[in-house]
Amino acid sequence: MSFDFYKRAAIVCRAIPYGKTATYGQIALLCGKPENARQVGYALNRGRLGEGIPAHRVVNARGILSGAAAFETADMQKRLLEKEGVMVHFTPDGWQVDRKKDGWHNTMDEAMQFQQIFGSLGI
DNA sequence: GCACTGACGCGGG
DNA sequence: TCCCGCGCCAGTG
Repeated sequence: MSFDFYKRAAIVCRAIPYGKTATYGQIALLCGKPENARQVGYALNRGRLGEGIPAHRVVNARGILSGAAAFETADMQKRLLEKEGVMVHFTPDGWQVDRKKDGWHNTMDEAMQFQQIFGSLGI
């Protein structure tokens, strides 16, 4: 049984503001399952969240673009972010964004609104 | 049912 | 601060 977790994750991902980045753990947390960060990555990789998901705005806790395969080309994620005005720089570990500056910092209000949305949708 | 895997995260040294 | 090891949990074979 797949879980409302993916439905929730889809909603949260679509709510990531233009020009901002979120982490897997952050999304999992907003979904009410802090321990499920890995499932977020899995879901995005397999296109489990459906169409219209800004997957390029999701990075790991260190701000590294996981670089992976769900994009047409290897530098696709980087290009999409730069197009949104996000600064992406190269490190030995890969392309990285400045989470201090371009990270999506959630307010307590946002977190509660998500809970309310989930509740009203019964998921 | 068992074991392995992975777009991950955190705490300790 | 950087690194390493361990923990997590749904999917998959």
